[in-house]
Amino acid sequence: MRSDCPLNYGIEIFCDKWSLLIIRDLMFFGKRYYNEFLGSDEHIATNLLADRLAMLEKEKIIRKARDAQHKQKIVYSLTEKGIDLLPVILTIGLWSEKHATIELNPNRDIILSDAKKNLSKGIKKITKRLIAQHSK
Amino acid sequence: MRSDCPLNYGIEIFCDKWSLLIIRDLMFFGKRYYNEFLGSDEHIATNLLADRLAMLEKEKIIRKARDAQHKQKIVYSLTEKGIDLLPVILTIGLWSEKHATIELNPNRDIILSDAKKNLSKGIKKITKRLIAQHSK
DNA sequence: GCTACCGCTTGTGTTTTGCAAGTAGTTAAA
DNA sequence: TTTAACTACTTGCAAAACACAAGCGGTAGC
Repeated sequence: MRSDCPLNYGIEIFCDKWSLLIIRDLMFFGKRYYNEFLGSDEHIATNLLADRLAMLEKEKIIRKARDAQHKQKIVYSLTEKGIDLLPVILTIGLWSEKHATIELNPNRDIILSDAKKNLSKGIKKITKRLIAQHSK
Repeated sequence: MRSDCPLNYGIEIFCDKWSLLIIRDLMFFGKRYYNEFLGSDEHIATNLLADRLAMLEKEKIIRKARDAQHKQKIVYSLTEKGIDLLPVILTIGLWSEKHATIELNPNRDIILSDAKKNLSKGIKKITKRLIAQHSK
C-alpha cells in the first residue's frame, strides 16, 4: 500500500477500470456468471476478468459459489463490503451525467433516477434491494 | 471510449490511481504546485504527474495559471467539473474508513467528519469552501 | 461417446508504469 | 554579474500490466 491515507486505501483496491465495471454489472445488470461479464459492452479480456474476480474475492468485495442447478456454473455475488460501494458507483454516475462530453445511453438513466432525486434516500433504497438480491 | 454507459464515462476519465490522488491533494491538502504534488506520501513519478496534469487539464477538471508573485511557478486549481468530483472522493473515503483492513492515518479523519454526519450536507458545505478556494 | 458449454489458463506482442537522469527557463544570493 | 538553486517538466530504459488469440480440463446433454 502506498500510504495510510483513507482515500488511498479505497483507490488502490477498487479504482481500476475493470473492477468497477464488474461491480456495476453485479449491482445493476443482474450479471452473475463469468460469461455474462465477458459479454458486457466494454469487452473485458478473459484473462483480466479472471484476475479481477480473484482480486475482488480476495478483498471480500464479491464471493463465489457453485450454482445449485448447473454444477459446472459458478455464481458471483456482492458481499456487504461490495454492496457498500454503491455510493461510489452512484456518485460517479451522477458526475458523468452532469459532465459527459459524449452522448450517453439514455436507457441507463434509470440506474441513477433514485439517486438524482435524493442521494441519501436513493442509496438506502438501492442498498436494500441489493441486500435482498445478494444474500447467500 | 469503451461504451456509452454513464458509469463507464467517469471511470475511464478519472478512475486511475494517480488522478484521484492529485484531486485529493487539491481538495483537502491545499496543494497547488507541481513540486507539492511530487511530495505527497504516495510518491508519484514526475513523468506520470506531468502526464496526469495534462490529461486533467484537457478534460477541464483542473486549470493551469501562472503564479502572480513567482512568474516561474504554475498554479493548479480545480474547475467546477473538478469540484463536482467531491462526492466521489468522499464516498471512497467513507468506504475505506468502514472497511479498511490496515491501520489508517487518524489525522485524516477530519476530511471525512462532515460527510460522516450527513453526506448531502457535508458535500454542500465542503463544495462551498472549494468554490471559494478555487475560483480564479 | 460425441459435441457443446463452462470457467478459466497460457503465450505473445504492445502499452503503461516506475525509476533515474537530464534540461530550459527563472529567481536569489555572492 | 556571475553563479547556484529552483521551477516545471522531458527523456531513456527496464519491468509490469494489458489486450488479443488460442487452448484446456471438467461438466452436461444427446
